[in-house]
Amino acid sequence: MSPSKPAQRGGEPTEAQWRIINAALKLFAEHGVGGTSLRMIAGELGVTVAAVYHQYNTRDEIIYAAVESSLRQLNTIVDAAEAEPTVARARGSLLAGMVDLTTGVGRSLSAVLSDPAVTGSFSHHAGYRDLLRRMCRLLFGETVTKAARIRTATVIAAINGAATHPMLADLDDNALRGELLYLARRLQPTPSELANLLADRSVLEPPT
Amino acid sequence: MSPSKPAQRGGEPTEAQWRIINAALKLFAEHGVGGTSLRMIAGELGVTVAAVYHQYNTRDEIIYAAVESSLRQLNTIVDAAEAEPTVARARGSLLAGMVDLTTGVGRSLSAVLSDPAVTGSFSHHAGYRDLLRRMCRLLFGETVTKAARIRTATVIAAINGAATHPMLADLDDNALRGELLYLARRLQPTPSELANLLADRSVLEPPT
DNA sequence: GTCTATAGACCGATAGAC
DNA sequence: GTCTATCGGTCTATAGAC
Repeated sequence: MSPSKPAQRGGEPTEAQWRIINAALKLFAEHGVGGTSLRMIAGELGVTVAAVYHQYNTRDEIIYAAVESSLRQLNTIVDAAEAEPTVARARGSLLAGMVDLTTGVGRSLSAVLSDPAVTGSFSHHAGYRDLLRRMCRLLFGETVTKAARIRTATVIAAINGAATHPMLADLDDNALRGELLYLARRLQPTPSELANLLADRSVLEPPT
Repeated sequence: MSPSKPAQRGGEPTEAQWRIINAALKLFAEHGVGGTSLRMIAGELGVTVAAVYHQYNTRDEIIYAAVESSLRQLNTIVDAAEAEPTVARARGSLLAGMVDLTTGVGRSLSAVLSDPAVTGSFSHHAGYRDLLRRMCRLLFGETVTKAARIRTATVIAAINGAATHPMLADLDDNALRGELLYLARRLQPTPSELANLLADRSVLEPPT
């Protein structure tokens, strides 16, 4: 059971592994996961492919580590939001954290989590599903209804997708941050909608 | 200058080409553009790689044709919206068309247009830029300001990203359609915001 | 921890028979 | 329009020297 390489699933990456993960995330954002080879990752770091294989046994392990690294960042944001004293502050904290994560250096985070090569295998990943559920609860109340799930996915997609959209490539991060945060808040439910969300009725129906 | 293959840039694809494009779009959505080989496309169609090369000279030509096919569908939606008699109807028509395009059979459309391997090279594509500008004008007024561009990108990202999000994979299209359309409308500006959008001030500032 | 060298499969692409 | 056969290159992955 003891692995021949320093890598462990769920464990924190070593410094050498962290460098590989960062190079991989950058290239994933630029060429997609499927369009990124180990040769490219090694080249980005100025080493050979064999040196990369000394840290991870397979290509899939690198992808997995890169995704887990991104999820860890997201987890930190969710943890902080859940620690807020009020619901309103928790929502604001989560949205602000998500916007910061996608507009800052972690811009590559959005790309890897929405890559078809990743979404398929990670849709059943326990940690990922748990993270989504917690985000859904923070944004739209304790009961995770279908309508709340659609809202959560829409908020995530809006923030992530807008930050990486080529039409906005020329904008500076600060301008983007403010508008995105405002728009994300705008997708939060009004009090009258909330009743329908909790009952999992369409938001188009009148509130009870 | 006359090509040895029936393919022409900007021209309508033949039936054989259309089959290749559809198979490619399906696989792009599943494995990403970079993760899809000609062998996979040929296999999807039950033919050999050489048969595919009889329709397109290079792999890039197939990608280009697939993207152009997606843009043509989007163009049809925008044309129909622009033909509406009032601004309100035009906006509704565009949003409904976009939602239908991403939730129906064209679900794969979203994936290819947001693939890193595509966004890079198509961000300077004249037809694509023109399409985005027209969508921006339809949704947020004649003058294309920075704030309006952010809004447009956010609406596009929200619709496309939500439709393909793994968290919503179990939902039927009809339920998704209604909620997405409602949420997309929700991102449209209020009258007081509109003044700021046109002046390209932050929406957070009070209207003049 | 990094290298060279190598294996075997797959890649994009071409030539030419039917 | 589809096939087989083939090219050179790149892919993931391993073995072993330093």
